[in-house]
Amino acid sequence: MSAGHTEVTAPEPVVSCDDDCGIRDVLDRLGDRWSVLVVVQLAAGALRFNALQRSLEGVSQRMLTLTVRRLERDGLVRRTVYPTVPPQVEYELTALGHSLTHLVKGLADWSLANRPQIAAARAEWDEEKAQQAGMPS
Amino acid sequence: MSAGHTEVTAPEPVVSCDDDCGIRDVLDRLGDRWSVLVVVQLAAGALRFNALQRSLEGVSQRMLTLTVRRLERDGLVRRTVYPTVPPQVEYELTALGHSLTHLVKGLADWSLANRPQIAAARAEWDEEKAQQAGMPS
DNA sequence: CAGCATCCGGGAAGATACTG
DNA sequence: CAGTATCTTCCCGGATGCTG
Repeated sequence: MSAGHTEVTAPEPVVSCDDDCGIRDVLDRLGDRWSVLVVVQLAAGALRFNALQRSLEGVSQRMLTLTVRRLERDGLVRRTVYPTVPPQVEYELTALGHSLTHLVKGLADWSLANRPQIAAARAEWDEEKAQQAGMPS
Repeated sequence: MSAGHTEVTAPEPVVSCDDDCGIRDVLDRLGDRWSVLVVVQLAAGALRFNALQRSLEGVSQRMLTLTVRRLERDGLVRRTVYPTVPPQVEYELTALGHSLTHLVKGLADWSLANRPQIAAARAEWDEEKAQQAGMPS
């Protein structure tokens, strides 16, 4: 907990508010590696923990748990435990979660549509930088 | 790429592809703390470096530089240098950057509209967890 | 099968000082 | 004014081992 924090300043409110407001909450969730992918996967239907993990193939158990917990906490995902002999837990999107799917879809469409442009921009940028680095004189 | 992986199971291609594909690129940019805020600020019009920094109020010089460089590399932001006596650099959104603004707007609207629901879900979740922790017997 | 606890490494973000 | 360089700190994400 960093006991040695000399927290003197109570700085300014950071950006106007119509800039972030509640966006940060969403962005933070969108920003981490797995949340979006989980939402996308779940958009197709409910999945059990292992099935979910397998469908992502690359996520660790820990990360999946954390991700899914956060989504549950935010009311985007419902977690249902069936008290069977081998424990069985199902995850599914809530209505809120589904509504977010549309936005993610929009994001996907955009990035898909503009990927070439971004790639081109990057290539150009890298080239310029390479030139400037190669012959500075 | 994990050379020491005892990869027994020729895994699957990681999510279908229409899940991430190019989304990761966008998400990575959207995920970091400042990119979105910079885009939003620039959506209102071109700004010089210091003006931009001031409008964000909380970003360090370093972070702003890095953020803006990445956005420039991706072709979302155009950087114009005026060779005046006191160096003057203007940042403005490109057409590509402007098109992203719409999505960000959608995100903002969504998070604004659903903030109460998220807050409620969190409160409920926290409450349940508190109970379970308080009287486990 | 589902999930938690713990340890660890790497990259991102911040603060500061210096340059053109 | 705009930007780089350097150092430090922090948190995300991964790996492992244990429980119910």
